[in-house]
Amino acid sequence: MKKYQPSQFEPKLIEVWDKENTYATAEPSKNKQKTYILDMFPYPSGAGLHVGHPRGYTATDILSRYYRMKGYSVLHPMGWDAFGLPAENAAIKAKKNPMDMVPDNIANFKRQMKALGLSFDWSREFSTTDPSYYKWTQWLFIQFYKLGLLYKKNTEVYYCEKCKTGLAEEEVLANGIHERCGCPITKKELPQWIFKITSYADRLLEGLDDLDWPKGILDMQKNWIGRKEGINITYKVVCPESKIQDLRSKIFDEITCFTTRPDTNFGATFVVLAPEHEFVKKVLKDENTPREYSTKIKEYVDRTVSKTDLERIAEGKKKTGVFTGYYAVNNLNNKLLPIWVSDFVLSNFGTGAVVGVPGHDLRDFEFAREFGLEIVRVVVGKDGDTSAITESKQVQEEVGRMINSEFLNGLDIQVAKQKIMDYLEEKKWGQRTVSYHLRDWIFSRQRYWGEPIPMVYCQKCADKKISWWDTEEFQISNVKCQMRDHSVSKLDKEVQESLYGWFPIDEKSLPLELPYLKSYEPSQTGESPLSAVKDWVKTTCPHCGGEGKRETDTMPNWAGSCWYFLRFADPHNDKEAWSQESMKKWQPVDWYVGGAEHAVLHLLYSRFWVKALYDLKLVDFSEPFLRLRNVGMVLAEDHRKMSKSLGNVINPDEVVKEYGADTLRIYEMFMAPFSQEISWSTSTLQGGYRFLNRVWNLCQTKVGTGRDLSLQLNQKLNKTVHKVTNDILNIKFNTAIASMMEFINDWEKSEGMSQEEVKKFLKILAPFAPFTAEEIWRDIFGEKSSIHLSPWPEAEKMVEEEEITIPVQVNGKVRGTVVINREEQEESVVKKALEDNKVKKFVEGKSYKTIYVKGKILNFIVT
RNA sequence: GCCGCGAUGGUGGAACUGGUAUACACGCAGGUCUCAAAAACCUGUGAGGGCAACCUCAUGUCGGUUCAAAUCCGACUCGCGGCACCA
Repeated sequence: MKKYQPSQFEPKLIEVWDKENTYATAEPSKNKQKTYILDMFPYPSGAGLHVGHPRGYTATDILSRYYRMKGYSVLHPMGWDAFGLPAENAAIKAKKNPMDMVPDNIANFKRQMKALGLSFDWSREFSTTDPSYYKWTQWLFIQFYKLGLLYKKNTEVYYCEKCKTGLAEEEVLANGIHERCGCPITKKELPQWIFKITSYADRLLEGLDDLDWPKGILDMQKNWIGRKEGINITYKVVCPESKIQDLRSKIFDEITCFTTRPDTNFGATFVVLAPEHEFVKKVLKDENTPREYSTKIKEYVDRTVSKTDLERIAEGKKKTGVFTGYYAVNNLNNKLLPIWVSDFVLSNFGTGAVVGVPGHDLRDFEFAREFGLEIVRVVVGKDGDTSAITESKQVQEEVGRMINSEFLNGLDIQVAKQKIMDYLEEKKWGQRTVSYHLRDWIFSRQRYWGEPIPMVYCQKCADKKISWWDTEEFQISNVKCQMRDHSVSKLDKEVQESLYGWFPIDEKSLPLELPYLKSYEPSQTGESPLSAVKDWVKTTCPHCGGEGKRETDTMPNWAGSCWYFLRFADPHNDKEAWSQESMKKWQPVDWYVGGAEHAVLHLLYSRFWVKALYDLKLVDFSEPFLRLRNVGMVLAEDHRKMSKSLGNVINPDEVVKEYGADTLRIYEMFMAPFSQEISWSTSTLQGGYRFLNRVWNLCQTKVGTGRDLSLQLNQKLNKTVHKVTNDILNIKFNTAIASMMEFINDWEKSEGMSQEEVKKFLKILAPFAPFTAEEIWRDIFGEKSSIHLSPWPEAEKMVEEEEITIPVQVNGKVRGTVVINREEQEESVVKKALEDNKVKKFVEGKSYKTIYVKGKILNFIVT
C-alpha cells in the first residue's frame, strides 16, 4: 500500500495542471453560464504570503472548482496591487527601488499560491504597476476629469508626518492615527486633486439595496455616507448692544443653521458657529464689534484652529466657547439668540452653524449649562413630564408631544417636524436640505510610488482663465452627450475656477511612465519627489503649446484597485481599457471575497468609479460586486495578530512542506465558520492531515471489496453529496468537511464500496483537497483526465426509509424513542410509545394528552 | 454614547422552519501493535449523583411566549469590530 506523502505528488501535479492547462478560462456560451469569482487581490509584500491569505483564496478556489465541475464558465483570475505606500516604505527600508523589488515579491507570491493548488487562470495576471495597466488607470483619470468629477484645491488635508503625504479622511482612525502607519496625524495645506464622490452620495446609498453583502458592511457604508435630512434655517443677525444708536436695529448679516430637529425650534436659545465659520472672520474685521469681544474671539479662534485633532480629542468633551456680541433673531418668536463660537461645531458638516436647543440636545444642554444660557422644554416626555430640565438625563426625548410651541402645541414630534418645515419654507425662512457625512475624496499623494497623474499646468492659460472645458476638444468631444442622468452634468463655479490652466495630456501619449529614480524619498517640503526631476516636469501645454508643467503628485494605491476587476475580463487589450464585449461576457463580479477591513475604503471607491463609468457609458451596470463574503482573520496561536516582532508568525511554506497544501486548505476551511476570526492551532491542523490520510488509505483498502454498497452507506453518500453541494454555495465549508468526515467514518466501518461510488466521494472532496483527490483519481484509479474537469455528482433521489426512529417526550423531556412507520397514525404511535418502559413509568396511571408531529416527535403532557 | 456582530463541554465548533443539545474535530484517559517511542487503530469522554437500571442539572444572566426554546420576544451582563461633539 502506498503511503500518503503529499510532498511526493503535489509539485508533480502543479506541473501537470500547468501543462494540461486545466484551469484555463472557458468561454461562456448559451449552454455554459458564466460566473466571475474574485478575491481582493493582494499587495505583494516582501514577507510573502501570510497564513491568512490562503483562507480567502481557498474559499474562492473551492467555489471556482465547484462551478467548473458544474459546467459553468468560470473566470477566476489573480493580480497584484503593488503601487502605494507599503511598497515604497519597504523599498526605502531595503534601500532598493520599488520598481526592482516588486517583481521579486510578485514571483514569490505566485510560487506560493501555486503551491497551495489555487486554480487561477494565470494568463490573465497583471500588476497595477505594469505600464500596460496603469496606462488605462491614467486614461480613466482623464475620463473622470472630463466628466467634471475632479477638482484641484489648496486644501487643509490630513497629513502624516511620517509618511510625508496627504490623506483622505477615511484613512484617519478615530483617535487621529494614520490607519496605515499608526502615527499621529497633523493637518497641512497642500494643493490636491479631489474626487467629487459626494455627488454620488445618494446613488452610492441607493445601490446598496440590491447587493447580497453582509449586513454589517452594508450598515458601515450607510453610516459612512451618513445621509441626514433636515432643514437650513436662516436667521437675521443684529447687534443690539452696539454703542452706536443707529446700528442697534440694523441687520448686519444672516446665518444659516442646519438642523434635523426643526420641531424644537421654539426652544432655541442660542446659535453656535464653528471657529472656521465665515461670519466669525467677518466679525473680527467689523469695526462695530466691541473690542472686548473681538479680542476674546480672536484668542479663542487662534487657539482652536491651531489645535490638532489629537489635541481636541485629548481635551475630551468639555465645552469651551466665546460670545461674539451679536444675536440671531428667531423668526418664529422674535427671540434674540446670542451667537457663540465653539469648537464642538464642525465646519465641514451641515453649514458649520448650529442652532442651540438645550432642552432637546445633549451637547446644546452641556454648552448652555457651561455658560449659563436659558433652557426651555418644548417637547413633553414619554411620561408626560413637563418639569424644568435640569439634568442631562431629561434631554433629547425622541417621542412625545409639543408644548410651548404655539401652533405646534399638542402635535406628535414627527407631525410637528413636517408642519414646521412646511411653515418655514412657506415663509422663506428655511429650506429643506440633506447633509452627508461623506466628504470628497483626496486623490493626490506627494509620493513616488504611484501612477503619475496625467495632467499639465500652463500658467499662461491659467492667467487667461482657460480650462479644458473652454477648448475645442471639449466642444467636439462626446463627454457632454455621454453624460447620463446624474448631477455632475454641470460644473459648479468652484470646480471651474480651480481648473484654469489644467489640461489632460494627450491620451495617445499614454502611459505617462513613472521615471526610474535613484532618490525617491519623500521631500521635506511636502512636495512629491517627482518635482525634483526637472526635465520630467517640464513639458508643453497641450492647449497652447507654450511651456507647461507636469503634475508631480501621484495617485493613491486605491486607484489601481478601483477597476482591476474590470480589466481581468480583457487583460491584454492595448486599444482600450476593456472591450464592451468582454463586459457583457463577464461582468459584474458574482462572488467577491476578502476581509471586512475594506468595508468603507476600497469597496466604496470601487462602487463610485463604476457608477461614474456607467455615466460615461463605459459599462452598463452600476454595481461591481453582486455578492460579497468576508473572510475572518487568522490570528496566531496566542490569539494575537501575527507579527514579526511578536515572533508568532506561521509561514504557509513550512506548513505545506510538512503536511502538504491540502492539509492547510482543509484545516483553514474546517476550523470555524468562514467569516469568523480564528486562532492558529497546530494540533487541529494535524486533524486535517489525519482525515486526508484516512481517505488515502481507504481508497486502497475499501474499494470494490464489499459485494455491493449497502443501502445505508449509499444513503449516507447521497446525503453527503447533497450536504456538501449546499454548504459550498452557502460558504459553510466547515460543515461540508465535517459531513465528509462523518462519511468516511461510516465507510471505514463498512465492508467497502465500489470504485464508482468512491469516485463520487472523491469528486466532492476535490475542491477542498485538489491534490489528494487528483492523485488518487489518476494514480490509484488510473484515470487519464483531471478530476477537476469531471462532472459534479448529483445526489440521487434517496428512497425514504419506511422505518424511522422518533423521540418520545413526557412534558417536554425526552424519555425514550420509538421505531415507527413514516405514515403511521398517532393512535398507533402512542400505543407503541407506551410499550417503552421508561415512557410507561412516567405516564402510566396518570391522565395525559398527546401532541404528535408526524414523523418528528411525540409528546405526552401529563397533568 | 451610537451602529453591527457574538457568547453552547477542557478547546475549535454543530444543530434544518422551534422538535432527541453538544455532530465533526482537537485534547485527555485507557487499550492494541512495538524492545521502546512515534505513527496508526480501538474504546471512553458535558457536569453532578448512583453498584446498576437510571435520575437531576446544563447553550452568558433574569423574565416571558409555547406541549416543546441554543433557536422567538423583553430587559440586562460581558467580549469583538466600526463610528464618534454629524446639529
